[in-house]
Amino acid sequence: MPGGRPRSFNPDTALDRALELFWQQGYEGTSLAELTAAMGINKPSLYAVYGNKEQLFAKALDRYFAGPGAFAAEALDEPTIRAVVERLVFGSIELTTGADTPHGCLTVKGVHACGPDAGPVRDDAVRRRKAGEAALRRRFENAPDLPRGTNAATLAQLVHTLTDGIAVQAAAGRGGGELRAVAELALRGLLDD
Amino acid sequence: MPGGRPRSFNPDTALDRALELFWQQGYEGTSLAELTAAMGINKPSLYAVYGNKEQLFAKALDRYFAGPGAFAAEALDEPTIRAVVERLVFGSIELTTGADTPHGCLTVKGVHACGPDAGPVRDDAVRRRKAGEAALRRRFENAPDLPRGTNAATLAQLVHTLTDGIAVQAAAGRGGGELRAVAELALRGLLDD
DNA sequence: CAAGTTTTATACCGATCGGTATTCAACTGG
DNA sequence: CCAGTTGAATACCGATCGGTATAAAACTTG
Repeated sequence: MPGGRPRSFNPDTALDRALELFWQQGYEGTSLAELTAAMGINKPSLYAVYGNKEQLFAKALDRYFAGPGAFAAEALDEPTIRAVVERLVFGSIELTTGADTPHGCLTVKGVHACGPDAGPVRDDAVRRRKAGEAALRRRFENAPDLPRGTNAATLAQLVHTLTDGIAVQAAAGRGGGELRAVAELALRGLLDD
Repeated sequence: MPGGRPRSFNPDTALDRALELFWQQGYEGTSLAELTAAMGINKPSLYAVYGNKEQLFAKALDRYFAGPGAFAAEALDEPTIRAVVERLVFGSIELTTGADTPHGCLTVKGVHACGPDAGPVRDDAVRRRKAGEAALRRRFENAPDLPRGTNAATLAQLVHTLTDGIAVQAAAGRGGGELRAVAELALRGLLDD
């Protein structure tokens, strides 16, 4: 079976351009025209390779978690609860305030794509958030260094809430320096007692 | 000078319908057709009374802060820092998880309206957030019960970050019961030492 | 009832939305 | 060189976007 015309772009690097744009402008705020322009391809190629706008966003989310967001999964391997939490919180600050990347968090922006046509995108973002939080809760459950009287699920939800707040603050323009001071204050009483 | 045809709707109650819709679907996710349908008016009336979509959103924000979000300004009058913070945090949970109102926070959603045409809306939301946080910082500065070693600006930013996180959690479907437990855990170490 | 004024309702505007049909270019195997 | 296959480029689709021109309806004043 013969080969046909070779593809003139790299699907992964083009996906990176789409990720940047979605990360910056959100799902609803990004049009197909902007996407194809940034990716350097035209619409039929986009649809042939990625499906449609919804599926392109889902693939961008995959790449987000495999690349810039990988620290969230890696954090679970830290030896202590304190180290897990610190890596998650300070990693979120780095992720959302990076000089070379858009400010804010792609999944938080995905949750806030709440127009009538964005239902599946929002649901997908919510599903991934739940999966990540469940993994964090399991990491805390039965951990030998979980303080007595602290509920693993509640602690996981608090860490998730903190990283969400950091993402909003970053999206609203707050820099990493201030956010690190905020995080230190938040974790001081939480992990020091 | 004569009177002309009387207006057939109440601008304030119609604005409340617009507020509900923006609160639920965000700025970019809500179309003029949906707005006019929910408000029970047609487009020329909307433009005559409110200006345009951007200005309608700004007026909805005004009404948001005057109504459901009024607790944020009132909280500053609480006698102690602890009471101020608790009213802000638990008030945010009520606001964003109410049974009769959309889940999430209108200003957080406004910050995440980041498409090319939503620049002014986003900037307006950011400006209002900064003003609110500045008022909170001033409330903390020189407060007699501010713990030594705690920076007023950082504490204000942390409270703001917590309420932002709560808004994201609520928008993603978390209920008020769990969020109250999260808030208690967050404030335990922060205000008890 | 007539003149003047303001709001309402409908129809319409160009532009853009996400998505696709069609045509042409570039390659492989015979 | 030719047949077959695959991707690229353009043009196009109906629908909807935010916004407006136009004209009819409902009121106040004389």
